Amino acid sequence: MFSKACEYGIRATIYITEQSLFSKKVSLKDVANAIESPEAYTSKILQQLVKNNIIQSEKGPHGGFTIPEKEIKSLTISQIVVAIDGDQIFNGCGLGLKQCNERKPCPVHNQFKLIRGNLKMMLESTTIHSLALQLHQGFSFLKS
Amino acid sequence: MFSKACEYGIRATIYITEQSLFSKKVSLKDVANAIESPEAYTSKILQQLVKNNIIQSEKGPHGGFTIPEKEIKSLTISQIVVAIDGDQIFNGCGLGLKQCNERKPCPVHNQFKLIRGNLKMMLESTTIHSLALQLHQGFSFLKS
DNA sequence: TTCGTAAAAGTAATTAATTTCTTTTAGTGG
DNA sequence: CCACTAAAAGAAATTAATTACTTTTACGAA
Repeated sequence: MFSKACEYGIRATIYITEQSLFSKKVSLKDVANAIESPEAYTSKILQQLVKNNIIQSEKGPHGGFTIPEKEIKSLTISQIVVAIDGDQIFNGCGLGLKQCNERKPCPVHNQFKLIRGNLKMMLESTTIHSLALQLHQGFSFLKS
Repeated sequence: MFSKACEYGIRATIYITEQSLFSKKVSLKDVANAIESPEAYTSKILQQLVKNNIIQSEKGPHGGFTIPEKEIKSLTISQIVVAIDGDQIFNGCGLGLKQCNERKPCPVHNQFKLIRGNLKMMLESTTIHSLALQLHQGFSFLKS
């Protein structure tokens, strides 16, 4: 469904948000540990999220990652997915046709339109904040 | 969503089914042409489908691919997806956790369960036959 | 101020998986 | 036996994932 980078990105953001709830800054190492991901690769992904203004970073001793106060309640899964994987998942053709639309649809165009609509709605309405709360209460997990 | 191999596999099967409606056998070249796919790669994919008894093949002059008469009405997208991509799309965790279930769910477990349920239902209830009919009537297309 | 250290940012290289291309093999009908 | 067509195997190319290494920035102690 998503690329591995995107999966890591979502998990990382949920973790950072959970810690940001208590104004805790987290280091790259913390993140990689919490979500069981390769550290250097995770670094790349977090950089992308910083560039897209989804998370904040500070260098130097006691540096680390946080979620901007302003966004912490409104950030959705969708924003992360678009930042990392682009909008292919929402707009791309289910059978891989370059061009696929109402006027020249692939055989499953309408069926996929429905499914993708559901997916989009879910990703846009689910906030990272709500997921972080559940995580904090021990109702869900970020690593196996 | 699906691998490229799977996309080609679905498109190829729709095309073969359309031709099978009129008892026409199609060659590898025909298929690759009709769906605009690399010929050799398509060959490998069709081989997989043959091994999974989804399509039939015959070698030699006038050889080619057909859909077994018995299955032509009942074959669904789901069968092709499972044969090529496996059931990861139905059962895998949306955030890539090795282990993700009711007892130890990832943060989006329930949300994805719904979406995947919808997807599964769609893929299992949509027959290739119905798609082939629409294609034949010119309502949809297999290449851009 | 200056220097050392801790942290993220940036760059390049490696590995692994997927997709594509090439060649050979094998079965079938004329 | 010959020509045609799919099967099989392997090599090459592309893309995705991961790792290793260097640079930049910021803080704190001397």
